[in-house]
Amino acid sequence: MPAKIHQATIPTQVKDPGLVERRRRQIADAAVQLFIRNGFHKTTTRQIARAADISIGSLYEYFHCKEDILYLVCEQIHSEMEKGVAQAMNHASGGKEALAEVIREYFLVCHRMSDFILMIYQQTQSLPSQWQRRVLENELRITGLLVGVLARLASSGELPRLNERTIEILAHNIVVLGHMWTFRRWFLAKHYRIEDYIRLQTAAILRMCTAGPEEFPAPIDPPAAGGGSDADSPSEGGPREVS
Amino acid sequence: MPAKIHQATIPTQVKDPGLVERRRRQIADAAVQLFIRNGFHKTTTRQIARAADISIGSLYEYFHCKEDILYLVCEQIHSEMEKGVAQAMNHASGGKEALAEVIREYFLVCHRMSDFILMIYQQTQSLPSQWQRRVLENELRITGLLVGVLARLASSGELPRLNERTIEILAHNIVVLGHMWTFRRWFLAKHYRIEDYIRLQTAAILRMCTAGPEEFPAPIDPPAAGGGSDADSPSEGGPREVS
DNA sequence: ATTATCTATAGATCTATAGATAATGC
DNA sequence: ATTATCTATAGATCTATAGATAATGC
Repeated sequence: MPAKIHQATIPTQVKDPGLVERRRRQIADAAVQLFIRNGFHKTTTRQIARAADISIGSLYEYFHCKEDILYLVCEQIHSEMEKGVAQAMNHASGGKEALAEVIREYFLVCHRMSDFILMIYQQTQSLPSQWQRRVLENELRITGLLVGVLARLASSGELPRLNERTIEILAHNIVVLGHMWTFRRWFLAKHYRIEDYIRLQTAAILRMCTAGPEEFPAPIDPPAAGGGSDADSPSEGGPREVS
Repeated sequence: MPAKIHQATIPTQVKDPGLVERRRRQIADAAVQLFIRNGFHKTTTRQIARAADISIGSLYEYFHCKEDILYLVCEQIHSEMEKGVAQAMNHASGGKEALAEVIREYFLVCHRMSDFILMIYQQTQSLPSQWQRRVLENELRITGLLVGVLARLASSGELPRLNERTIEILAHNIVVLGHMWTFRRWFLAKHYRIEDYIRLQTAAILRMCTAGPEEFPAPIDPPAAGGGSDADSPSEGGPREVS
């Protein structure tokens, strides 16, 4: 529960932890709707308080500043996303269609969370940079789940042998093509139903992951990046620091 | 020159059109840097005026309001993008490698315009909705260039026969995977050089567009939508309006 | 005279807190 | 007595404009 863990890190004047969690959720639930509709900056703390049905004074007992609210909102969204994606991976019943099913379930999560995902794209930049980093880590963790799926399928032979960097990029691609439904929705939803979108994208992604073996030349990469292994874990040959 | 066309639509008190264009560019150039660094809402009109080296009073002779500045900035970015993408398509020397070259050139444009593209993703929502729509149209126009490329290659036999909806989705995918370099740069640039990224993504995209023929089942779609071919072209069974 | 630019500020917010009040538990 | 909540507002902005000044062209 990353959201819970973080709860502790936002300071509060209120002693009762259960109350703190309840009120914070109440506030966050009200805030996220306003952020989605009007954006973070055009939403005032008073509006949030009113929508959450508490006074502005009380609000500030539970959050130190407006940005704290946005951060908790982001944490809750990512927590929900991660739950959904993890479930998607269980639903997938293995076998030849495993990847197709994972994609389908993942895209349905994106569809369901559409407004929230879009909000994260738009508002993350309004967070203090320290929290921006945490939100991005969440994003990466979710991508990691997809990396896991692809790696498993590749090693079990249900996908061609893919080198690690290819797997990583493909996972990012799948994640982002799911997000695309949220941030190009103004166009896509006019012309496609979600089921159409999933069908077309599943076909495209499967091709992207499963073309004939000659399409995946032996790993050209590992130029063994000479020693330094930092927290950033260049766990393979390839990764390279760029300022 | 969409930017120029629009120039006319932003009202101004100043008579000399040449001066208007010069000053507006001067202001927009200063503003975009601030928007990239601090976001639209955290940037004040005074900061913009100072950075553009004019007084706050003068600034408001050239723009009716702060949002106008953001809009002009967006127009200029998209105009530059479109120019770059159009060039990318000329560079591509036809033949078997044509698509790979287009992708490469397009991705290099994304790399060069990285900060600007990201800014559009983050700040479009701050525009009045009428101008939001125009920015999204620009986005669609650029995607349309890619649709054109794919359609040409598919009909000339350099790509398999793809039905229209598949082409459309593939074009969106290419556009968005270029953008991905900008909005996941915080991760990607730590582990990949742009050349690595282009190489991996080109391979993935080519697979996505060119898998064996059995991967593109005969157009399930064309239930011959009774002649009518509109701009929105629900040319097949599927598309459907969603509020 | 007309056009462009500047300074100074009105007017309208908005965040965050101080200090008063109500509710709870001993 | 302690904890939670509220009202009222200090203090700090920020956008956009009014009215004064400088520059330009006839």
